[in-house]
Amino acid sequence: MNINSLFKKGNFDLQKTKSEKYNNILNSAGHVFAEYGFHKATISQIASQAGVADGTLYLYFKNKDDILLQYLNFKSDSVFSRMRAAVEAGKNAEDKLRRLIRCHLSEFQNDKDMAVIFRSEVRHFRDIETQIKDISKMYLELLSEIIEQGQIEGTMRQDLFAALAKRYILGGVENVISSWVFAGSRYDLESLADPLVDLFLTGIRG
Amino acid sequence: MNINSLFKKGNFDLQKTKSEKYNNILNSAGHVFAEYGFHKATISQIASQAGVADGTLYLYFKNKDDILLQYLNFKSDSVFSRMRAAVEAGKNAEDKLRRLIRCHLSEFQNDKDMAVIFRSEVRHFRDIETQIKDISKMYLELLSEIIEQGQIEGTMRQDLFAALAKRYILGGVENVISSWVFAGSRYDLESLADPLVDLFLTGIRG
DNA sequence: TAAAATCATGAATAGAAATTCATTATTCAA
DNA sequence: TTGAATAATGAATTTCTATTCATGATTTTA
Repeated sequence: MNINSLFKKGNFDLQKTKSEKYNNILNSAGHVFAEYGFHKATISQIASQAGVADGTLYLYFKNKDDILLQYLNFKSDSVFSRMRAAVEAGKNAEDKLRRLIRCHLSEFQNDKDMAVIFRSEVRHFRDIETQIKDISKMYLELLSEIIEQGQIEGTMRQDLFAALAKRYILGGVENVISSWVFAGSRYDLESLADPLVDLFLTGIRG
Repeated sequence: MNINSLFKKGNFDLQKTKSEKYNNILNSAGHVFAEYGFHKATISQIASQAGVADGTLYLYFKNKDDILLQYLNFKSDSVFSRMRAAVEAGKNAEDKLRRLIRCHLSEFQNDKDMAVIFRSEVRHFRDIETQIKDISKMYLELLSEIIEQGQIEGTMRQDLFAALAKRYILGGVENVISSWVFAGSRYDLESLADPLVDLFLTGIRG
């Protein structure tokens, strides 16, 4: 795995035009990765899931790593743009936080493959972790903005250890998603957004 | 990987007496797993790190999976017994929570290999996730007790969505550890315990 | 001390799966 | 319509590494 994986052979057009087959393979890969994990998933499984021959994957992707990489990039981009839109729609810091968390939970609830894959596989890409648009990183930036605004508005404490507050919000949401996945995604995730934000805001002290 | 991995060949004595070599291999495996990840780590790397021949690993462990499994079991047990002791030393719920978080951060700060491995590899053991003594599960039980006690004492809100509160505390701590690992473990982790608990208790609202 | 039992070795084996590429099918342009 | 260009195929190749096991070293026992 190296950074060159980012650049595929001769399929730039396909990517731009979002070729049917390209997206099909990406989605199929998502299913298979989510079910078996990146390392146990095989090219043959992905190909078969996509209804194409093994060799066909190599017309669209440089190698197996590249498939995961592009999957993560694609999902990061689309989720994050929706998150940013959600935040922008909020009137004040608290409202923005609520919309962000709700969007986050909703996006992952609606794409369980993605939830499973983000929960684990991202970690293995230590080498290129800084190269891909890491959703965590963008997320923390969004949270920074919200917290700063909240402090200006006077609705969030001035003495906040912001770096820590960001981590604990993100961690809380991720852990809630994680346990939803682990529990077989049987309950409604999005409806946990408001209770969760209430906890973030007011803490557990009686 | 299957549940039989739990039972090794003929080395029950070795385990009981904590044979030098057994522990040596386990530690070496920890280093290698932490550096390369379970799947990319090879038996040869572990053997070489431990200063033994490849075949020797199979005298002490059933297979590669078994090495990780025993590593996780060993670490879970030892960390958790210290966590429980920390909690028991607390006088009231809030004190217990502080001690737990401090212990958690301190344990992981003092064993970075473990921190890295728990951060990622545990996820791949979906099949046996319920079999191993998952530190998260035990942790959540500890938190349950603390929250219940806090509610009885009146220092924690009666209307807490406890299942959520537990998740968000664990998530917060894990995410703080995660970013400490990611940042190259350059700062003091344990000293974040009190600020973090303050956040849990009082939230971010101004 | 010497035979037996145990432990360790690492080259050889075996199996799995990623990747390639000669061949075939399809699409496109004139 | 037909030849060229492009896309797809999947069997064969290559690579990689977990695991085995015949051999040798060491320790134990009597």
